Amino acid sequence: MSATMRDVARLAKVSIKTVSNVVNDYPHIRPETRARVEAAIEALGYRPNLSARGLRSGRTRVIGLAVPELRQNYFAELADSVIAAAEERQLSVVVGQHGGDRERETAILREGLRHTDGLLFSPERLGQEDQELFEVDYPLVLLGERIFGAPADHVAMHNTSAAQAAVEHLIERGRRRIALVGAHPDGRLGQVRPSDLRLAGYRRALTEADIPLDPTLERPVAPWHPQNGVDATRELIASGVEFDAVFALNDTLALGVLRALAEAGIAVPDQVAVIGFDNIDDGRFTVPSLSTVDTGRDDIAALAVAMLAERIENGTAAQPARLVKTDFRIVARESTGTFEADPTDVGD
Amino acid sequence: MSATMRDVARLAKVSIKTVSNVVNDYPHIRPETRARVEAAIEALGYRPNLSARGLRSGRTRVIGLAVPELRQNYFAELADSVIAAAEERQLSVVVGQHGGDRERETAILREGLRHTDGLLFSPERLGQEDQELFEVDYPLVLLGERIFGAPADHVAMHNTSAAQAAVEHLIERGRRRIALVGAHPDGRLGQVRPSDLRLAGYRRALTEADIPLDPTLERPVAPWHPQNGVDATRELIASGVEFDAVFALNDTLALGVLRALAEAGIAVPDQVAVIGFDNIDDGRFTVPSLSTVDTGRDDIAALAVAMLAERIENGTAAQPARLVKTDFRIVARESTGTFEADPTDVGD
DNA sequence: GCAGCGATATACAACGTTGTAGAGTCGGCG
DNA sequence: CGCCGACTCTACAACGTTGTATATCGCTGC
Repeated sequence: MSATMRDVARLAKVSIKTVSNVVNDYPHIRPETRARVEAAIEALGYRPNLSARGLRSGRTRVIGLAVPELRQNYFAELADSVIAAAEERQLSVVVGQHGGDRERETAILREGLRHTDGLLFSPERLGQEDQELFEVDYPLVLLGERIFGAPADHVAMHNTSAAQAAVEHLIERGRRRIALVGAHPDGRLGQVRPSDLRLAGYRRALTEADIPLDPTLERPVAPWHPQNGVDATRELIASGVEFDAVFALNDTLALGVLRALAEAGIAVPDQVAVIGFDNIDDGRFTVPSLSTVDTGRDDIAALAVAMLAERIENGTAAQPARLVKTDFRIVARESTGTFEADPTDVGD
Repeated sequence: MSATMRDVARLAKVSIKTVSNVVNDYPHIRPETRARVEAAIEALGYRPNLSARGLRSGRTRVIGLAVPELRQNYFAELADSVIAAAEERQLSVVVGQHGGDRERETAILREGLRHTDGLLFSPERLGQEDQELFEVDYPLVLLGERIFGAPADHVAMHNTSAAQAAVEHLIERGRRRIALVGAHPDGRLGQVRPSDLRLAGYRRALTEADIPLDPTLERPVAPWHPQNGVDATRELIASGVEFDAVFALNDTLALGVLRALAEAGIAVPDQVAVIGFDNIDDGRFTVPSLSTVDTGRDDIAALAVAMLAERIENGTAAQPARLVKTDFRIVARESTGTFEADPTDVGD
């Protein structure tokens, strides 16, 4: 069907290898020969067969990205950044979704994503107790979460201290009865899922401020969908427990929290302040705009792609597993009582 | 490094081809032989090399999806659906972003996405006048937009009638001064970009209701980002022109419209009704929730994957280019004055 | 004048898989 | 009893590319 090097070679009256050399910018080719080959390539519309190249070289130049779901804004934005970072290195990205399903997470880890040289994996249900699943024989970089002992590189965020900073931001604004929306149920001791780490940061902030912990303020939500944020907030309100702030464990949940508070006629931030986590784009446009924690998503993507590319290049065993944590910063917007200084833009 | 069929064959004491037959479920194999091969596969952790298989078969079982940007919710949700639909057919999806950049759109079309058997392409800048670019030699399905004369399958939406229905929805609710946010500038006659088609629907609805067109109500915005929706709405308000409704050409813009109206203290829907287009998930959780048009995104994804798979199977020339348009429906929410009936859920 | 080198080009093999052709065995049927 | 077909398995070639080895030429330096 489409032209091969053989066809090009025939037309240009050179050997197949010479065509290959032209395509790969091998230096020692006479300009005239090169021109003839290039003309033939152009004439035939030749494009290299990447399966053959992949077979020969053992590399496909495709990487995998596995996330829970693209429809969660955070992951869409993460994928956006990953694809952009990969493109700079001439890598393609196959995207897979596991939907936070243990089976599917496990299956993806076991098989890798098909056709790829390595995998960027953002776990949801899998955690510390699944350590051995992460011992795979291909290059793997874990995103967002840390699995202790797993022999894979990690690009993590400062879940705990960033969460702590978010809650401190609320405390600084005089809030004392701070609800948390998004704890994961079925937690076991020593868990390190993002929800557990952020919960730990929440508790640490309160403890250090001498505010007593109140279990009725910690609302479990899974999965982190806005509707579940709505439901949890409605329950919180209905429970009659007093609160003057909500820390939503991610922005997606926070959208639901804002919605439920509005429905109940509770003013934000006057009666209840709200802060989220992740800094998704949409948070700039809610009413009120959403304070949040920026966890360095673009940096995570760029670093992760760089680490993966390096592992692919140098082999999995070249050096021990590395851990990078990106910087975070509080993004103060209207939902915690901070108003924008710049009237020409809603944003951070 | 990793085991090949040769290794498996050696261990199981059979020929390479027999291993291949086992892997591919060839029926005539003695149960005992099959068991021995499967044991060897298990023992060696053998997994087929897809580059080799792709080279041999001429198929990679990977398809490409090219969208403007994943961070636009609509495209993230579309990609989500496409990946899910592809997975049912055991296809992987490479995602590329062109950012609405003409050069990059053109480059993707010319090259296809690397390693793929076919491409799902969602154009933004390219349109009718670029018809010849869509004459490619690989299976191609265009999403959302129709390029007349291009020899490619299309899965389009009823842009014009859906937009007309959205505006009629506003008219039915007594609105007469309906602003439009999101027209694309530099329009030429006969353009069929989504923005042009939706604009046409808007005008048709007004004309049929004997409402005069007013150019000052048609606000250009490009690209369709929420911030640009904010800006356009601020300008609309500042211009002093009277309006009692806004039709945003997509939901992403509508988020910005809602935000700008809230900033200006304009009540939605009491003073100004707002309707969007696309039915992204987030629209259920805005305050007020966003009325919109559901354009059958899941159907688009499923149909497009099916059509592409069929083209890959049967060849590009098997039948002439097909055009499918998905059904649409108005989703009435609070922003046009419709309140939810079901108190347990925010949504449609 | 020739060894040696760089420039240029080629032939061949190999990457791991699967389609084709065919060999061998066995049971059943005429 | 002999043949046919179904079953089971194998050898070989080919998919398109690139690494390695090699051939040829012209030039440089001694």
